[in-house]
Amino acid sequence: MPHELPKAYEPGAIESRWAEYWVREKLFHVETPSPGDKRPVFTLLLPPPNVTGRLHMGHMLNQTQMDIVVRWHRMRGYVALWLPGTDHAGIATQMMVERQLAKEGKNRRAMGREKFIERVWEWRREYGGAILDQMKRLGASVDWGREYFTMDDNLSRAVKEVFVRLYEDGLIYRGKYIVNWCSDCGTAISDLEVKHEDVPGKLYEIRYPVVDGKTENEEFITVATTRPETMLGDTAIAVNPTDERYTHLHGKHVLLPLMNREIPIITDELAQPEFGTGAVKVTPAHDPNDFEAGLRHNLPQIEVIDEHGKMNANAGPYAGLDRFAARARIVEDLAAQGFLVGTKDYTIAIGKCDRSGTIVEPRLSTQWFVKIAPLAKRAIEVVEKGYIRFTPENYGQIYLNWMRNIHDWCISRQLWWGHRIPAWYCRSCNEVIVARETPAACKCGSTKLEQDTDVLDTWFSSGLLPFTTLGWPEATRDLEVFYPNSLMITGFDILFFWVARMIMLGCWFMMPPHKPGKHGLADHGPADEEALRSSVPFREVYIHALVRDADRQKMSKTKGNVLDPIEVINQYGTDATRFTLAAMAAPGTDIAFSESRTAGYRNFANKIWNAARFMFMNVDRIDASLRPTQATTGGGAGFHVASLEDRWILSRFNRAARDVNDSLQAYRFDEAATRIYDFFWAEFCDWYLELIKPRLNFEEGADKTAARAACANLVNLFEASLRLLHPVMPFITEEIWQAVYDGKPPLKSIALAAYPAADDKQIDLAAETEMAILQDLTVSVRNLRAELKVEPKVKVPIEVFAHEPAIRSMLEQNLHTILQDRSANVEKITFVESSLANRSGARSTSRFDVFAIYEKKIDVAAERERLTKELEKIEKQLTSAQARLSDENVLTKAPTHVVEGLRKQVEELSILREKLLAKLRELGENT
RNA sequence: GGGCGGUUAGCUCAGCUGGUUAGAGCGCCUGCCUUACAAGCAGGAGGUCGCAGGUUCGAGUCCUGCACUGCCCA
Repeated sequence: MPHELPKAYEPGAIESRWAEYWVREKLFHVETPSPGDKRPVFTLLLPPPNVTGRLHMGHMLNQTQMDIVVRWHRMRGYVALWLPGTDHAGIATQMMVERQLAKEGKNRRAMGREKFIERVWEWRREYGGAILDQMKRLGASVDWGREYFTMDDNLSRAVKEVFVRLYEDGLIYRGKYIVNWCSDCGTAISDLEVKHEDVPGKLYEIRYPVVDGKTENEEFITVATTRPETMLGDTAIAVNPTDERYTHLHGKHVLLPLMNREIPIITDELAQPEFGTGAVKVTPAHDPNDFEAGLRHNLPQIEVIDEHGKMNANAGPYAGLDRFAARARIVEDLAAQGFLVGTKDYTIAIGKCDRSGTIVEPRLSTQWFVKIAPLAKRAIEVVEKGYIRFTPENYGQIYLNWMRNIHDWCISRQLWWGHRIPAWYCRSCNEVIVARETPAACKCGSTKLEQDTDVLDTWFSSGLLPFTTLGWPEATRDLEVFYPNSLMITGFDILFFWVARMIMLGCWFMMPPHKPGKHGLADHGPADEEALRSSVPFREVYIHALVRDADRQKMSKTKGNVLDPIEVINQYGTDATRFTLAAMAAPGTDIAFSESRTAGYRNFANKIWNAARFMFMNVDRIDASLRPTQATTGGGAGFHVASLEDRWILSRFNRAARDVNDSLQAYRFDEAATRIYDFFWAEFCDWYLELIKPRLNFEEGADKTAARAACANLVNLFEASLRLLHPVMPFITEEIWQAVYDGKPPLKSIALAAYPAADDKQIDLAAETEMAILQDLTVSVRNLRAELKVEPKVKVPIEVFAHEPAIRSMLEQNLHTILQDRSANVEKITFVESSLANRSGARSTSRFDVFAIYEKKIDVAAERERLTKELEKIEKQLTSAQARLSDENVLTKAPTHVVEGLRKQVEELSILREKLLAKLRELGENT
């Protein structure tokens, strides 16, 4: 890098350069540690984005936080493994490729399964890497050498292995049940993939005539339904056994309108007496609760809606109609025939397919299920016992509530793209064979075997990733070293999809007897506590917020308020965008992403950039050999304390380092980011750089030793600050860090340098207190100048009074700090022996009075107003503090430091009050 | 219907196990092209911490109720 940096910070150029460099140099590749390696290990799995996906703000937040954590651990000496990859996204990818085929006038059925799958692989090769390429722009420090894809051979083998073992464990079964059916995707989906939404709808009240065997007696039972089209499949009417209104009808039948089919009146808890008329229609083939009731009463299951959402042959005259068209016709016909009692507006919670948005139809269908209870039991246990810790903590409770109410998981999908279910059916004897390899023949001798045509839910395979990416079912060294993962960072929206399933599956397959290697326990023996503890997929889960737009609206394509992170990056730079996400990531609140914040953090980067230019300018001018040649670790090594401001900044740096480390430990990315921001800008730049400028003088006759020392300190602390900031802003810190070493860095990257750790010995409370007084004095003079409307260029002499000798002597020793301040622009300082508080145009604190000698008359009225306002405030505080101090309860019950604090406060406030009163008196006399 | 959050400056948000005078960024006002930075510097205005009670020596912080608002589950 040339010594002359461009004047303005331009992130585009430097970011792409380093992003490429990091990948090319394989800086983040992790070799499997050998058995003798004693370094601590930190493992993190990237929640795989869909292979069809494009990076959105949620990904970026997620990945920024992971990258911060991983870089921080790496710099602290951990073997930091971050595994990247994508998932095959069954439905989404298949739909994508089908759309592509449609454009060519083709369709998958005509093409055949094999060719179609080949086509999907082609698609994947061409477009599947897009989102990972976008990740590279974020600077994500993943190990690209270990990239995974859920359809890879090794992972697919593991999926098959898991299926077979769960089947053998009796935890996978096949059966005909009500499932959530998406007629658009043409497949069953799991409960989690159904999103409920309250929409205005209608509640239809329909009366069914009671058949009493002989005559029509005009008696009816009225039922209410939001889905009248399902009535065609009704096979009973249910009333509650305790409901006396219907006792006389027990055992009788009704005539199903439109279909003229007699169906029984049954008694069942399904009917709630207090709800509506207390009678309900029962449609076992199209409602989960009715399905259960149907089993209890041996009712027939009549399907009336087909897989495309159309009425089937059982629907009589309505056959062939779309389900919603049929609804309209049926309502019309019921009304015409006098069966419709009424229609009410009603809010219905409809279930929509997460993927297609189509209204989900509960439908009877033969599917594969995971029997979830035994898995959930263990998944609950490990969280209850604290083997997995959630941050924020309340998510642990949410997780447990969900896990305790979980239902069996439908895992088969009527798709082609995915892991095909390893089950074969014998056409001769109907035997079901679940096997790892394609079986040659059935037990019965038949070779007419057909494999199940369905594939597995995508989440079934991604739920295995924490162990399958490390080599399971083999007993690999990776599995031994990197499992359990250290952490999972993800959004709340996939807590159940992913986190929950990873825990269930991890705690099953990384426990004996499934855990590979010597586990030293008898198969099916009692679960060893330590085995359980280390079966978890990760030790900690950090749940981050949702990124919303600046108006707190959820970003959605339909609203058109989606912010593309790449566009934000193009405008402000990756570092500024990352910083925004980190700084706004306070726990418990969603992030209202506002570009004005990003612009602000771009300005911060620009500030760093220009501070660097200032540093290089001085290094080049004073002594190029001041550039370090070796990697430094802390902030203090090599720092030469020559003045109060040196002690002060070193102390502040260490304090900042301590706070940042603490914040990162607690996943408080917001605190970590703002802490560095404040340190670098408000302390390092605004004060320290300004204070050492005079010392950097290298002109003829200047103290060159002092200049050299000051410059060395500048470089030293700047370099340490870069390391402190690096996890949040990796690019600009890399750029400047490399330049600090003049292209000959001791390490390939700042990412491999040591993270600053606070040294308590360098925290200097006295220096901080003294510096605070000097800053106070400087600011007071700036205030006075503004108030007196002194022209910026006019130097002003000041008088200072300090009643405490120690303070006075401290001020005298550090006069340069104020004399050299450009904004204060002081001509000379005279110490006086008596208070200046009663001089108009003087400023006072409890420590000192300062007066500017300047002719211009002050605005008496304005000054009186300001002083009066301040006096009121002070008196209020003083009264309250005095009242508390005179309260016996405070003195006896409050801790001493609080009481002492109050005393000190009263003392200071009293001094201030006296000074204010004196000023006001003086003003009064002048008018 | 069940559960979980949120309500602090004009806007977006911090404020940790209660403890001295409630903070930041953006925006706004005033003055400065001070050789690192106008993407900057200096100064300033702006808050009865949603409402009502309670606990406490002490409440933005804890408890109860209410109002408004968001999310998840059924």
